[in-house]
Amino acid sequence: MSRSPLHAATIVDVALRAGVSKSTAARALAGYGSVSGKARQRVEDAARELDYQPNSLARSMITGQTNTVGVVIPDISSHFFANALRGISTAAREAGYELLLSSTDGDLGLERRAVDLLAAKRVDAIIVAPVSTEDTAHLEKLAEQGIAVALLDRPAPEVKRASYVSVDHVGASSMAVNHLLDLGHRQIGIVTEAVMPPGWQEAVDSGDALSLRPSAARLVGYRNALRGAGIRFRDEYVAHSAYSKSSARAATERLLRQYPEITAIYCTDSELSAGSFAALQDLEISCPDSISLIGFDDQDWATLVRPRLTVVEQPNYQLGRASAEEAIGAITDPGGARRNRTLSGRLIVRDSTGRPRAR
Amino acid sequence: MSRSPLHAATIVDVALRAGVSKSTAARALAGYGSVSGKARQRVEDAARELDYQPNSLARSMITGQTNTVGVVIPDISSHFFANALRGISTAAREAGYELLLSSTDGDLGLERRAVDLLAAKRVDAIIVAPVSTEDTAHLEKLAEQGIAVALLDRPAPEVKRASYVSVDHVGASSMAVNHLLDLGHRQIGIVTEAVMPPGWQEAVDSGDALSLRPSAARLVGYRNALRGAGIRFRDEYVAHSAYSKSSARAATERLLRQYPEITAIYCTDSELSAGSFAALQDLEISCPDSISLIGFDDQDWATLVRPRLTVVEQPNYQLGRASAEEAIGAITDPGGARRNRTLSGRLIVRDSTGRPRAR
DNA sequence: TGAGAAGATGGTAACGGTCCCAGTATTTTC
DNA sequence: GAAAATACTGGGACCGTTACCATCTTCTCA
Repeated sequence: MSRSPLHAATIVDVALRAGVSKSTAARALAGYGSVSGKARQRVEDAARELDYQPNSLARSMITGQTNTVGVVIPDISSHFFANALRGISTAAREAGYELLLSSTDGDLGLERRAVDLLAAKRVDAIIVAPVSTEDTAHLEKLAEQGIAVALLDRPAPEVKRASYVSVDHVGASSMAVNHLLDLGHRQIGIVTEAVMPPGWQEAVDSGDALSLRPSAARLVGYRNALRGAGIRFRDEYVAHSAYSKSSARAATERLLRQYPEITAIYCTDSELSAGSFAALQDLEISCPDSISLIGFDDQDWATLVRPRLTVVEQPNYQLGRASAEEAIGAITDPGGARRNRTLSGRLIVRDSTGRPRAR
Repeated sequence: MSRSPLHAATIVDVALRAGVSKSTAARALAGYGSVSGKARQRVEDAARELDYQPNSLARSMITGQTNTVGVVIPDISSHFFANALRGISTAAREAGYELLLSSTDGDLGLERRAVDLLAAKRVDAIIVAPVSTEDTAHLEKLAEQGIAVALLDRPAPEVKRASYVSVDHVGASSMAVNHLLDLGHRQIGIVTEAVMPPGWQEAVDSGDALSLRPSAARLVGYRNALRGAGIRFRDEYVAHSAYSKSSARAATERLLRQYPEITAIYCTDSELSAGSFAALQDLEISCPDSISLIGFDDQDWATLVRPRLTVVEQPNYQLGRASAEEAIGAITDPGGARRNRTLSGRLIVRDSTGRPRAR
């Protein structure tokens, strides 16, 4: 009979029942040191009979390891993060780590709180898709505390000791625009969430594109592709949108009304693609005959709609996996150099892009 | 200067610096007992200067509370669970709890392992969408250990002390089929993932529909609606599909080929709906003129495709919220009775359902 | 002014493991 | 058969908190 139904058996209970000391019981169960076969047997039996389950908290206090990785992302329900999280989860499980998850709704205050809480719980590493690329003091502190940091999708240049895993947004974006250029398009609009500071073009040319957040990097890719084809970048063709379907829809309608010469549109995100696609349907613009449409990030519905949507796919799951690998790698090798891991996008040509309409 | 960069300040360090005892420092920081204003001030200053962060592990060892809820679900990347998880996350954060997440890929062995690990980490409660409705010994054990259990979406009748949060699958399903019946359909096919034992109809009539897993409950709802309209349930109209788009597509094509008299199809899951929708496109069957299609669980793409898809929506986010509320409620009130919380579905009529074609 | 209550404080025992060290039992070696 | 090497075992310190209790100080009021 157990003393109390809520009192879980401890290693002392096991030792007592097996008639050995705490130390011997611990050795037998954890499998270190040396224990006689007879003692091991009795301890194992006792543990089974008492349904002994070691207390991870106590173990972690001693070892200083929790075998837990913290994950801090803005929105779990988004297609991108949900898939990345599956990658993280799989890689973590394979390496024997568990996941402590925080969703921040893109709120910097909540991100700070989440990071503090994870640090208090003594996670071994943190994977974070930071809300801000500049406001990262709370992340820098983590490294000082000996917690490995891996950045997912969004950079944070000030966090020196963190690895950064992302898609080659600039390259993937150029790929999308080059596809349109190859088809013969010259007036190409872009629907983007990015807000750029004045003079960003010069800054980008002299600086490091790696410190750009994804939306900005994709805009740069668009510009680079145009430049490569000898086409002037026109600010007017950049339709700014909030991160929502309805906003993208409105932005697209505005763009097409104001600049009827445009023959193709590039949407820098799957949420925005959905809005733009809806706009074309609303305006009853035939796609790709009148307007070609290309999106970023593949989605289930891309093959269900008509025309099927041409996209540049990004490896969401792999991105998650890679970030977990970096984070866990950094635990075992704390002195390791900061690494940037950049995965590639892939062009998937479907039916929403075609040759530009005749003038 | 700190002794070691990796050695985080403890409460003893703070006490030393503030010139008080460990106990006083603890009282000042945790805000219990009584502490003089002067002492409190000095402790707070010292804590700030040392950037003191309490160690949650040590605290949890004493208090027996981790302020953590474990979440065990089959697939984070699925639309349903991703949205439910957001609800869980929000509700947990509001109540001051954190989330320890495990994805099981629908593997019972992984579920068992995950549950054991969470128990070892001494989570206060677990929210689980179990892989199996019968193989639940590992969940029953949790209750004995004093860990609150809330079941999400999938029942586990043997786990007596757990709350169960789900959609009224039977009712929502009937709603979908009644909509088709109201339009005049009489030959209604169903694409489902459920595999039913022989004689299930009689078993259901005499037994408890709450112990059915969602897919089965939806099939029952389909049968109930037909019965309510005085229409015979026909086994041949039940197209079994694996949980994948391609399988649903094949099942749909088979169904329509074999039983050309069918005028409407009900898909019991969004993944299956996508497959059926693709099948109609492939076969160039005009929808809703030749075949009406209704799906279960709303999705982004439902308004993007043509025709727009009619569905019964289930409140994924709310389901997650409710499960977290139940789990956390059960922590503070361990003696509380088992509760079943059932939310309702909602019919959203769009363009994929219409009157049956003339004979 | 002195007794008693209330306030403030420090010492110490938990919590449940791991890990080191010293001591004892057993085996190996010549 | 004794010395040395090795296997095994138990005691106790430790991780960083909280919780309890005893003590000391200060305040209140007859």
